[in-house]
Amino acid sequence: MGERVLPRAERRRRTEEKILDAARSLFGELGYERATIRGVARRAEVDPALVMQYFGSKQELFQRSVRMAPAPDGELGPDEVVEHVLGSLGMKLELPEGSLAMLRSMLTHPEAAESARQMLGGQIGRLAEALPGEDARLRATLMTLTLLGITVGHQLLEMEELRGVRQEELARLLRPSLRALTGQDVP
Amino acid sequence: MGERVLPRAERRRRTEEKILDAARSLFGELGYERATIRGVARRAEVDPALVMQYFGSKQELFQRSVRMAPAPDGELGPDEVVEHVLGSLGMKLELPEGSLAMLRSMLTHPEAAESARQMLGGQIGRLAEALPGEDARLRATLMTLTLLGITVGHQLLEMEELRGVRQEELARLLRPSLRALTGQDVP
DNA sequence: CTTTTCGCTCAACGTTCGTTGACTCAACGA
DNA sequence: TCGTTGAGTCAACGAACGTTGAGCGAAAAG
Repeated sequence: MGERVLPRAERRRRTEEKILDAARSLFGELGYERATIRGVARRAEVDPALVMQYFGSKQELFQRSVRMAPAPDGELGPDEVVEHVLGSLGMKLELPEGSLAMLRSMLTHPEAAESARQMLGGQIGRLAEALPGEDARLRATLMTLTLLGITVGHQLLEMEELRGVRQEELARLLRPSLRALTGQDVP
Repeated sequence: MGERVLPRAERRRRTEEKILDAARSLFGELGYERATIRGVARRAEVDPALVMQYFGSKQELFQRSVRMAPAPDGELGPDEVVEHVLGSLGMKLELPEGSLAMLRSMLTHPEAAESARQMLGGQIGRLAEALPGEDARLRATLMTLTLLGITVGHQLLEMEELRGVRQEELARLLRPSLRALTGQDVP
């Protein structure tokens, strides 16, 4: 029947990706502690020992599941940066599964917390460059954490108040609020 | 020496409180999964079996550790509500240990997530009553999640950008941003 | 065809955890 | 004073976990 025979290299690649997909989704649903190697293996339709053989340890599997390409950055003005941030961190429904796994675990798994700090720090740094004023970095932090809070409430806590709310609606309500954090006062 | 003899009732009360304190701090540091009954018992200088005898299960111990008196609410105007929210959720360094334990676990422990939704829902409801307009509840949600994000970054992720920043400084930067979410437009 | 490689499975080990039941001993009530 | 209560301890259970090593069978190499 439909079972094709694959060369070894290709077969290995597919199995590894199948495990990584299962790991990303399970870590994203349950967090680092509750997600088990056995559970990942079951979801990937594979033996638990194979997961160990491929990734060495649960810790390394998690790291591989979470690693992502860093966002490309370009020079922006203080106004464009608001639009950029509105379209970037989390608001979009297409938040990659790897990020979800990292966010889910960041409060209870020290290594995930470090990854989160790095990712947020990157975002903050890029934002701060585009903002004027003395406390640009502090304001960039507050903007980033604002988006983090909404992402947490929406994607992880699944608050009913945000269920089915369109992205543009959120952007419309949030835009004045974020502009107020840019520091280019118009009082 | 300093070891006084206590009546049974009083002794029980003190031991129970000692265990609860240990549980709150350990749940707050590690989250539900990583914090163990044995660890709580060690911190409370007590036998693990005693913790079970007092609270029945780890789950019930967590619930008791997290339960808090709901914040008192009063009628507020749309302006006062901003000041109220600035002084309430998390910004203050005195965030009670029970809340910390709940927030730490909310992304990975389903029951903690439910408690968090309830607490945030309460805050949102109180806020929404004070806000004008059609989408008052949605804007109240965004205000609440903004504060949640900053609390998470500050108290749980311990982002260095917020280390040692004074509460009034945060309030000053955040005030215009939160006002922009009240909905009383002045464009 | 023979030998080697390697993807994969199976069965098990050791540890840690939540939880339990039997026990000890000092405080209490009659 | 004597029997009862109840706070606290001790040792152990069963389950689940991460992890390991031996082995099977098919693909690759010769």
